[in-house]
Amino acid sequence: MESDETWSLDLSDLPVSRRANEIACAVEKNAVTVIIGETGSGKTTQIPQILLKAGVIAEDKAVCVTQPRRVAAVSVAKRVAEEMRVRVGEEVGYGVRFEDRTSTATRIKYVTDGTLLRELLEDPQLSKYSIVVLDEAHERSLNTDILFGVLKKLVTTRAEKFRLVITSATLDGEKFSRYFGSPVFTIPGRTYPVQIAHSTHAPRSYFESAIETVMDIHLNAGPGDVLCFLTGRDEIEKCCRRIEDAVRTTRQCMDMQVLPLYASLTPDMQSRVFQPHDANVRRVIVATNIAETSLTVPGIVFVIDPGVVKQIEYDAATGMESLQVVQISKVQAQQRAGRAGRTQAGRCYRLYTKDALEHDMPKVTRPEIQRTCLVATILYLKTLDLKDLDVMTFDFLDAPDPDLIADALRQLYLLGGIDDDGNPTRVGREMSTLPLEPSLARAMVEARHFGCVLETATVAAMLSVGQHYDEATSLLELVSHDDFLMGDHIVLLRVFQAWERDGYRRSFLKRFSLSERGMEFARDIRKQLLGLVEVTRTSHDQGLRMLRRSLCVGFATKIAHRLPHHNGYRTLGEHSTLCQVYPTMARQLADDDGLLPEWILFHEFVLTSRPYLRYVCKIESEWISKQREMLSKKIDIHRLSRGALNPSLSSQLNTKPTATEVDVGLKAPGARKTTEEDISAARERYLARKRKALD
DNA sequence: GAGCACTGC
Repeated sequence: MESDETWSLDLSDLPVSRRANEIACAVEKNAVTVIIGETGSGKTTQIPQILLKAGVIAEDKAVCVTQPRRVAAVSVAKRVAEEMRVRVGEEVGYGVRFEDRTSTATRIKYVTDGTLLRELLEDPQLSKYSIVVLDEAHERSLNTDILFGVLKKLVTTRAEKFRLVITSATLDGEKFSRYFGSPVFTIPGRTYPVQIAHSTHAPRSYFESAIETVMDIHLNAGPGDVLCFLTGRDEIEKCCRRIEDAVRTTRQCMDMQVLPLYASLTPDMQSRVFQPHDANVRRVIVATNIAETSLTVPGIVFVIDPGVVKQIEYDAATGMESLQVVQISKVQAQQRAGRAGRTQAGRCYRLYTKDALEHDMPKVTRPEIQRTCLVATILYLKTLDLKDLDVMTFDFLDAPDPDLIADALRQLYLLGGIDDDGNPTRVGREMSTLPLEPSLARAMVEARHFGCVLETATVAAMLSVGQHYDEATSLLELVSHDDFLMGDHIVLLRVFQAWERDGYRRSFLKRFSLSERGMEFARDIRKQLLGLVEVTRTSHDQGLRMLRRSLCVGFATKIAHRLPHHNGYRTLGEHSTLCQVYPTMARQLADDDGLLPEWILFHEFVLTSRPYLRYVCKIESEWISKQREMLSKKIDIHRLSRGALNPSLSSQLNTKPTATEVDVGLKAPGARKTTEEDISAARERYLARKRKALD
């Protein structure tokens, strides 16, 4: 369900409402119910109301509905409150980061899936809720996938009645049904017909083919706006220019307005898509995947789908991330085509053959949990204290590659988040309470000891945000020469501090061409962090040594050493990799001889045209002797995979020193080791599933 | 001297 649904329908006549009784009975009777509701079925807004009216929710409890995105959680809550004629925050409310609009009267609560994960840490029984609805399950976000496993377990263990409802937009309910052992309801949607045309042969270039298709529609088809999917910013900007040129050189055609749409575009530019326009001008929106789920562009009649998308991949061996252009799945193709039928009948031009769709494209997108670094996920599962947890054999809907889990365990151990027996340490528990990625969370924990919480919180907040400044920013006015030499972390700190001194004014951001969205987000995160971590003392940190030493602890697994005679680097660790500092960042770091620091830590390691380190900070070799020693030692992954079997043992072990303080080879008595067989069995199951998925 | 999709606590 989209937040910006434009049509108005008779609510009592929504497809889902017609089966209200059946749905309520099924949820009452079954621990888990899967509901497949296509676009326009009304599932997101109606199911909670149906359950409330039917009395399936215990009187003193609520139903919690998760959404993958904030805006959706907020706007759906507002809409349901309107339908029920109550104010938001009363019977209907929402909870997202930085904002909780609920009260004791709240019976229907919309949250982001991340918020529910947080609530689980505080209250593992979710005692406030009778029912949890995991909405948009087909998107398979990392957070939803974690919730699948955790809530599936809770359904069988909670003493009080607890029901789980999974709603998905794809027709592939069988998979969910098999996993949860639940019945499936399929509810038709309400959209306008979309006529689909496939290419008769594979185009040589999807980019050129997209431009040709836009022009073909413009010259030959009737009125209606066009939505064309492409993979990224550069490609989109280039495409927009090419289309504009083509229109300019074509005589006798109607006017056209070409608009790019992607996430890193300023909000001003993004909003142009939603502004009314002259009906005599054809609008062409060239967009990334943002237009597939997050934003609904109004008035689209024609969709052009080149069949590709840019996707993140993580290589556990080297710790390197890459964004790769890959084929979309059949489900995505269906979703894209659906964008043409939102307000009237439409047409979708697929720039690939019907044969390619049927035989080459995967049925569903590979879930994020199989493509990303899992340190945060594994730490989360460990700190939940699930009974008999072995992360290698945890009941995921689609298990990640064991190498991915092993990598996460190794990193978590090196950071001191888990001990020799795989139990979460006190440090690990502290880390998991912070809304930060693990390396930054670890640095924050360390900052307390070094007395540099304020500075570390600022850097962590800035690094949590993608955009800060651009080429037009005159950093030299904000950052001293000496600070520049220490790297991006310090530059980000100084930029934030300059804004803070200025009283957080918008004019300051404009003057220095700083990203409003990014900086204000960083300010919110920083405030949140300072509310969670006590500021122990404020030191006069000469050369910001304490800050950088805290970072060394958090980024123990992300250190690089410069090669002797030039500015190339080599990452530390078992699979040491040659790489370079991202050019814009290196420019600031080089000393008078043009040489970069001998030792640096890095925030990101990404493969683009080459392996690049992004956001780097100069460090001293004597600060990382322990980290280097740890990195070179052999770690027993089998032992880390399985934690203590009972909570009392677990809490006893939590007082043990962290990994950075103990010898790696040391064996603690008592814990059962996960054997080599367990791991190979897990691997076998994973490979079998993968084979099956490919069939 | 390069060029990063999208979310979120």
